[in-house]
Amino acid sequence: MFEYVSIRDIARRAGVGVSTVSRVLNDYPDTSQQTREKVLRIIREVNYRPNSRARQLVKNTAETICFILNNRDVINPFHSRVLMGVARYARTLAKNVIFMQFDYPPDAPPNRLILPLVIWERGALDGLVIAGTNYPNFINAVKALRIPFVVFGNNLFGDLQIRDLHSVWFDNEGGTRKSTEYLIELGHQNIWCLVDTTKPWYRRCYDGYCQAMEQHQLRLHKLDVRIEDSPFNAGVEGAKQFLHLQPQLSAIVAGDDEIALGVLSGLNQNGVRVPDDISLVGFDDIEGLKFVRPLLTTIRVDKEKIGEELAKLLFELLQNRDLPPVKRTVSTELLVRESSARPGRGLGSNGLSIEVVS
Amino acid sequence: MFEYVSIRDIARRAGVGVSTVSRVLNDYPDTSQQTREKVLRIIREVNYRPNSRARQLVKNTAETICFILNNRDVINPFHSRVLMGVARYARTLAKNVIFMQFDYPPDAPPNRLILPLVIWERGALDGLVIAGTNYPNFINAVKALRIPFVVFGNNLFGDLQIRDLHSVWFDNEGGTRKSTEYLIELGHQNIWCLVDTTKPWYRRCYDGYCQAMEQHQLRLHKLDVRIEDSPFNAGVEGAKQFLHLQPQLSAIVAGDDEIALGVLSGLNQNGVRVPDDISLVGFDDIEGLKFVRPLLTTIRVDKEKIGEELAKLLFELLQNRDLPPVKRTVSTELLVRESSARPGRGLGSNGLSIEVVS
DNA sequence: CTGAAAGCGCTTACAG
DNA sequence: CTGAAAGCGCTTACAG
Repeated sequence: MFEYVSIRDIARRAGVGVSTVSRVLNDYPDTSQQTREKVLRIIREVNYRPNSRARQLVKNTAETICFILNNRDVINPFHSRVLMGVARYARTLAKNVIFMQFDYPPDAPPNRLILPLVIWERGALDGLVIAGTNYPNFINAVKALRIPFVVFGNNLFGDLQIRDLHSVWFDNEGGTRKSTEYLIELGHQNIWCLVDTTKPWYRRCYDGYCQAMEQHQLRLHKLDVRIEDSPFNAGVEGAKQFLHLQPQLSAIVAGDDEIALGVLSGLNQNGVRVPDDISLVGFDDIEGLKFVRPLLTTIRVDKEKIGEELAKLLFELLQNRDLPPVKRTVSTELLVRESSARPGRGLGSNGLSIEVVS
Repeated sequence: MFEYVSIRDIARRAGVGVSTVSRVLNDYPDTSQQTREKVLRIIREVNYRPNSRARQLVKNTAETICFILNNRDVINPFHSRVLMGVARYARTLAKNVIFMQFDYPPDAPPNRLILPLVIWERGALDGLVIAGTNYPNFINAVKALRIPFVVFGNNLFGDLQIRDLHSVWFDNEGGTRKSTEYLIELGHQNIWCLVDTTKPWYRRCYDGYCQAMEQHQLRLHKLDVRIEDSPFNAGVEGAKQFLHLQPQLSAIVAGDDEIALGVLSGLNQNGVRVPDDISLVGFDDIEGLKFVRPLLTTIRVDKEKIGEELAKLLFELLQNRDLPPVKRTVSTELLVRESSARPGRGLGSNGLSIEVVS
């Protein structure tokens, strides 16, 4: 009773040709009002739903892109929102988004990398949004497949020729420069930067920090740690080291919010108050900040915007395969909250009165 | 130079029929070793990649399911992990997962609901994992489409006939019973439950709480709030009310972790210490807990497991469309951390010495 | 073991 | 404005 109804059935019932039905379905202008209405009525009557797969086969398009999250076992809040941005933009174009998680060894040669079937086969995908943490071998393997792709740039390792890529970035360097400058304007001078310079993204952070410091002829202070699993724990450890640097040290720029929260936790545990004793700024504006007091001053990154820009760029590329490589950057915004203040406030509690000359 | 190679090209080059190539591609046993090798060699030579869309059209399968996140503007950490679970399970079966976000009004009749195209059309999907917050109208609209689906049960509104549905749940009731019993065993008697009973999931929480309390013949205490946007803020507000109930009140069972963190923050702001003055337990074991001290005692929910069970059930259903409706429940686990302790500890700080008789 | 043919459900020139 | 035919790239009986 509930059989599959095809375009042929509609044509038969309406007493017209299959092509006429197709024309009606696709809103072509060259059909008489009368046949048009008859066909539409039948379509509604039998609740006909066209088969998109057949359409896609003929038109040689998948109407689908893939969001691939590489080398992350969980989609973190940051990437979650990037995905939402991609999905939202795709939706405005009535395109689908396949979500896929994938792990690969950074050192496997591109031609040995076994890519997910959905990418390797033809027909399933029009293009690819490459997110997560990435290495050149994967990018090159995808390139060899000749499938259009865009990449989320910030978590890219290795010296890829960025000018050969379509990529979207957020401004890690500019953002950290902004937050560092803000601290300097508050009157801080002894500002430390806590990062892991083996990671390009933290390196860009550090660069931004350096730019601000150098411009004000302040001395650079870097605490360079190795972050593997938990940026938070790295922050806690870092805090211990900062303890010895007090009270000269008056402000800390952390590579991201999670590190900053670790620092905050570590400082609190040792009786150091933020922002009274030390000012602290993070980066990203992650969701979890709302759970912690003082509210962290940070650099806001519009993650959904990044997703939207990734999708937008990919669809532009699908429209025009010869689009020259572009690198787009999403700007950032300083969010002043509670973890930063003018320096010296806390020293008063030690019985010292300090004049701050700024 | 890099033209599209089809199965026909392979056949021509190998000097065999198209069906033979197909048989080789699909690893059918009935091909001679010799032709087999010849075909495989050519396939490798020209780097042939079959077109999955054509295969799907013939075999009438999409090899794809859809994870639809309803009525949530962001994929929160909980649902993120459910999605990961779905994706991981699908991957073991070489199936794709389309991610889609969708909003709909709870009160639109099912036949007026405009479903996403990918669901409404044929061919794009084999089945649907329905996640997010849901109402009967959507479920019924999907039902009318005759597309196999499974639903994440916990955030379902309205009195759907659960026994007509394929659903996966986590044990909200049992979990809260467990955490309440744990508090009782610690010696707490005046235990409050903070929930929003207009939401079925919090109601189940409250039921679990009641079961534990009644079994020990303790008096029920409910703080019933309306939670719209921010469970955290609801927790902060709730904390203010709890202040008046001290010191009789000695423990709080919150509807979920985010509420609990709000309570914690609210109590802290008012100088009430957790767990010294009040013990506090949450539910979910969300990611963000790690940022907050004391570490919250909570009920762990294996979110990826939920995702896996959803996918597993859906694929079972695709194998056997007559599978009778089942409701599967993922169990929970009590995670004792730092926010809970024996009652009365804190009273000592008021100069009182209390003997706890348990 | 193998190939020619039909067919999956559409779209698109083409001819009328 | 409309329909018959060819074709998208596969798989699958069917016949040999």
